Amino acid sequence: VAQVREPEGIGAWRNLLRAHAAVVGRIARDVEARTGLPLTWYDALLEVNSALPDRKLRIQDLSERVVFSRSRLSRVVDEMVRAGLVRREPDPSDGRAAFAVITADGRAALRRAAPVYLRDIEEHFLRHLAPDERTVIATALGRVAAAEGVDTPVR
Amino acid sequence: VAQVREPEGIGAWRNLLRAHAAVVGRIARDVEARTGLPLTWYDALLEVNSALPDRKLRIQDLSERVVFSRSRLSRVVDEMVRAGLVRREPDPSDGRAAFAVITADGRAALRRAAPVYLRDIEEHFLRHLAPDERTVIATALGRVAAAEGVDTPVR
DNA sequence: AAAGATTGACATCTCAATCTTC
DNA sequence: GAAGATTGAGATGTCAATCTTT
Repeated sequence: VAQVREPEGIGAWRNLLRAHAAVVGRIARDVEARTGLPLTWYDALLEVNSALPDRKLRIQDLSERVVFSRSRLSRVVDEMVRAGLVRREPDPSDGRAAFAVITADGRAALRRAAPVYLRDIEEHFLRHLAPDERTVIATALGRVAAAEGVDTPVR
Repeated sequence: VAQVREPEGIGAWRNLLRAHAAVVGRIARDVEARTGLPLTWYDALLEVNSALPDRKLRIQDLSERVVFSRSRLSRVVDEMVRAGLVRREPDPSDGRAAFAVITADGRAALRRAAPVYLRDIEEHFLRHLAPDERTVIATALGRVAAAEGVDTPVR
């Protein structure tokens, strides 16, 4: 039908989808199998943990940094609370808002999982990329993510 | 925890996830709203349509080209059969295998949807990329997808 | 009435089990 | 018994409605 119209650009799009499909599921399964942490938990924990100064983040802010929807985040936070990795904490300055705060157990879990995750990223993704390719991918896809962020209207 | 260990490579990984999350859902919703074709259907139809010589593909082969699991594909083919976009056809040379064959309606649906999809890709993705960035992303992520294909063992 | 967060209802997707044919 | 395909059961994800506070 129309595969021939923009071969080069479409290849970039197509291989973004293919690489994502090939790598993400595999890494997620491996990290969870070896550490007990689903990748969604890891992702959220990492953001909460790196929030300064006191390693807590409003759910709202967290949902902008994480790759799934706010309603999903609500449930993921529930699960992590049940597992003892974070606490919920009310925002004294705004009764509507809530913080997620990482616990000592949460930090320990993150410390255990980080090397596994980093090794998987290296082994299943970075290994195939030359240094300059890593740079291009980081900056170019970062630009895309910034421009097409969750709240950009469809126009 | 360990965010500082490999800043450049991790940025490539992180922004792959972020760009994917920011763009794919949006394009999928837009294409479906404007054409009635879910992106999964489009993807599968496109592969079946470009299979030579007679625009049919074994389910097995199709599942290797498409970005979701074989069991999901089984259901997607069901849905498309019900919608009249493909037919199932037994493989005369192997009683276990089945082909998906595109119908005239299927080709028409693809023709209608293609310009919408291509425009969305251009507008929400390619627009942010310089020509040389497109090339690097296409070749580098293509290499990743090929190397980490669905059947590569976890080792 | 708008913003932050959660919940109910549903869609999408995968794993493991199953059925059939090789 | 292994390969191709489908199915059952359940995990994961989203949208729209709701509740509370602003």
